[in-house]
Amino acid sequence: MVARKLLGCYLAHIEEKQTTVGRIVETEAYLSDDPAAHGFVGKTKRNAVLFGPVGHAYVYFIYGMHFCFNVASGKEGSGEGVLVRALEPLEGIAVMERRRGTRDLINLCNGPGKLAQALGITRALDGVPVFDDKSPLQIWSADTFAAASPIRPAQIARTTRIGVAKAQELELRFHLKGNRFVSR
DNA sequence: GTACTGATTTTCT
DNA sequence: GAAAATCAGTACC
Repeated sequence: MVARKLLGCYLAHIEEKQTTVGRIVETEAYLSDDPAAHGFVGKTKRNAVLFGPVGHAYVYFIYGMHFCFNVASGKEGSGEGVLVRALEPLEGIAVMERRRGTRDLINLCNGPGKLAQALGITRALDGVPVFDDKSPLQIWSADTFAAASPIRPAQIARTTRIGVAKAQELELRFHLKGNRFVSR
């Protein structure tokens, strides 16, 4: 499951002068047969990226003020994605503090809208390949850093999703157990 | 500490 | 025209 694999990976937004990096500590999966998934209703202009190849960023605007960041996780044409809900800030923290308007480390990235704001993610980054080292937005595999911060299956907790109107009691949310940086 | 409400705009019906 | 995968602020224990 891609949602689980992404836990512990590193998300980086690379810009000219300010690069921001965080570790992914919380994700949610949205599968093709799930009414809550954006891809469920079929391909539209907004969610076209979800129907593309794996590893492309899907960024969308919600509630008039927030962005959410996803990664296409299914095969081409499947419309599946993984929502990244929370990060642990690692680099460019001063930049994040400025963008978020707070100095509280825990409040920088502990929510979908917050992490997008902290990393400066907007629709301009919609559709970029995150596994391409020339991309402005990248995800680095946790395996590369495994020695430094091992993540064992036991550390991964599974719960129901959060804030989804078309609620289904499916346990498709994953986060690192006991990590202070998850949204709750 | 928890609970409720308003903000604000893109997207689809 | 209504809904939406949210957040921050206010009110009240």
